Amino acid sequence: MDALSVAQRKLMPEMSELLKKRYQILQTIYLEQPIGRRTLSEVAGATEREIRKETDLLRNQQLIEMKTAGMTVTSQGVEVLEKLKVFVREISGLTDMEMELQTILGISKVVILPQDSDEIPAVKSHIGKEAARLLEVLFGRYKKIAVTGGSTMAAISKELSIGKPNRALQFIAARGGLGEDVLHQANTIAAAFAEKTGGSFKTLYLPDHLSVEAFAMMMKEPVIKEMMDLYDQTDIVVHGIGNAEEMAVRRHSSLEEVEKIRSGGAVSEAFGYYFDKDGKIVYRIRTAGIQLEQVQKASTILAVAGGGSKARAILSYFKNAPNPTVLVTDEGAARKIIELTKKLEEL
Amino acid sequence: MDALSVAQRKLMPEMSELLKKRYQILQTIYLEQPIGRRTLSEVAGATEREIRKETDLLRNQQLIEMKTAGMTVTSQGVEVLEKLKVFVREISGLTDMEMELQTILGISKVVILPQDSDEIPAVKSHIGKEAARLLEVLFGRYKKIAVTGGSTMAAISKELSIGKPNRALQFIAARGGLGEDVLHQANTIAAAFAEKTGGSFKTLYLPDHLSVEAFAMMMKEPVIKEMMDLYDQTDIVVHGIGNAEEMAVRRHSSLEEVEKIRSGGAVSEAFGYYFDKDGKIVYRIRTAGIQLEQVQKASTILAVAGGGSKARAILSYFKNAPNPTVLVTDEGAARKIIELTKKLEEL
DNA sequence: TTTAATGGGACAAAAAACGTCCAGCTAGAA
DNA sequence: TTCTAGCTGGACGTTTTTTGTCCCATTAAA
Repeated sequence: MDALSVAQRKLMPEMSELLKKRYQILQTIYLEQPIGRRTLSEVAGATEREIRKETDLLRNQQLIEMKTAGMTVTSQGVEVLEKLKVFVREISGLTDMEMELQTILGISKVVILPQDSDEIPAVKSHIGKEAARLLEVLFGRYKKIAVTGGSTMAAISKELSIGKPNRALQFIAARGGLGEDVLHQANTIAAAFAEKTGGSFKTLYLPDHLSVEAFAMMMKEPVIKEMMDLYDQTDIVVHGIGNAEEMAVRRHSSLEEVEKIRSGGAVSEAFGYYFDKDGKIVYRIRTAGIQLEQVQKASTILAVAGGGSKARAILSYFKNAPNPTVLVTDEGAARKIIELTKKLEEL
Repeated sequence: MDALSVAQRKLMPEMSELLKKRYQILQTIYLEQPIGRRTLSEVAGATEREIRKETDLLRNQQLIEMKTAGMTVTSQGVEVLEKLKVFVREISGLTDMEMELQTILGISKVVILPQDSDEIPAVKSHIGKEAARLLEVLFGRYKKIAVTGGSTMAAISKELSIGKPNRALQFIAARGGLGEDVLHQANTIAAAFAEKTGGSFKTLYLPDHLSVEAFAMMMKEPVIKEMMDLYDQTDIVVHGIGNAEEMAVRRHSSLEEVEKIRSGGAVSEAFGYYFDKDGKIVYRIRTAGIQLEQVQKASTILAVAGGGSKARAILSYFKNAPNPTVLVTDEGAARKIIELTKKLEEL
């Protein structure tokens, strides 16, 4: 940050918070436009009054327009968003925090987005957008992309821009149906990615909790075998990170499974594997899907997870995560991770 | 101004005013330190409450310190003042206004300081400080400086910094006592300049309103003659600009004089000359002192005058002012001058 | 010792911000 | 076409903040 900005912040300390707030509102309008006052207040995590005050101002400044359909960002508004992007990151201390997280997690790249997606739903979209941008760059070089499920992954698919169709891209569902609701299943996500980019997709339909025998049988099926081969050729893996217990509950795991997860001290979950606080594999769901070794062979791994509640899980997963992994997360998670790490060091 | 600042101002329009206000308060404290809340509120033209609110904040930001003797600016505060100086000028539009005034007045350099000295007494000190800085640079090249009287000139003398004494400097009172109070007479000012810079000074003591005979007689006196010769060698002339009627009143001019001044449509006054709205000389006080031709021969002429009330006078004086003149003024005067000029153009 | 200035505390009055409705309108779905 | 969900803008009592204005104990200088 230049000396001018430092002096400015010194003389007007209230400016930082205000700027961040307005920026976030403007950005959210941009992302969700057209959007109304009430909807915006929910998604931006602010009261209706506050939204109203700020949007009135934004309109006076000709950064947004209000029509009967809702509010939209003007070209001037877009420009302001672009010009202030780096600055907002700096006054939030995000750039510094990214460096810190890279050291803590032992990976080469971390991208942190402002705010906490636990508190402000719109932040999830921002994370999705950022991940989408990163992916789009990679699409130039790599064509085989394995994707997992989850709401975060769904957010990415929403933010993929519909440029010129890229028929070479192949999206592979990293797992079969894992008991999650359809919208957030890997299969659905893979289809969504393919639709947005103009690529193709491969799904894996295999029920959970098969008996050992049935599982062995299925693995011999050509359809399934083909997928297993595809996993070997994967260039990019895009996946979320979940809280172990939450995932177990959401997947309606059997009592036996829950017991193993719990007794093993599982903290995090990613592509069907459960990890304890030291990053050791505690349990893995016995179902078809990408294997850890296959993930590790990929050229690029993109992990996406945000919200303070995910901090422990992220920390756990990255104890033994492959080094080329890139993490996209948010301020809430980042702060919590740093806090947890500091506490641990004190002991 | 860079794109970042433009975007920032777009998103936070209230920032500009706030920044200007705080900057001005901080600057005033710096100039008058140590100073108390009440005194500051008078000199800065703000209510006690407002001053209190802002100074509390400035203290929290460690830009000022509050002791029992009053408030003082910390080193951090000084730094902020320096770093933001140019920026404050820009957001006030002063840089643009300077260019505009240069065109309107037909001179090569104008310096405008924020605010209006009519409303805020402290602005006079700021003008004085700026003029003092400009002069100090010139002192390197030029040694013979003629100075007039007036409160503005007094403000300059107060702000001259006491560097290493410069014995070569010679300050010459441009006029004799003109009926003003002693503190603001040219003689006193010349002495003050000399004291601050370590130079010498020459005074001219000659009563006002002499009869024609007595005047002729005095002009033959060696003491007086010496001064007249000095005026011929003057390098720099520093002078204020006054409102014609005000000056006439302050100098207790005779009825006859006042009548001449009034009937002639005099608007401005400078070193004893009265000018009408077109810059024509309407009247000149018959007393010893520098002559207009001598002023015009000087290498540099520094005119200093501020406050909206001086706008007409400044405009009048500069109709025929020598081109190498530099004007130091304030925002109040500058805005009024521009306003008046625009009105004139419309007719 | 006196005096004039200082920062800090206090508090009622005024102003601004806030939460929360409702009315009227419009675009898109049915 | 009608219907409906979602939009903006207006309104208003309540709460919170800001403002104006004192006084007081303290301190540095005269």
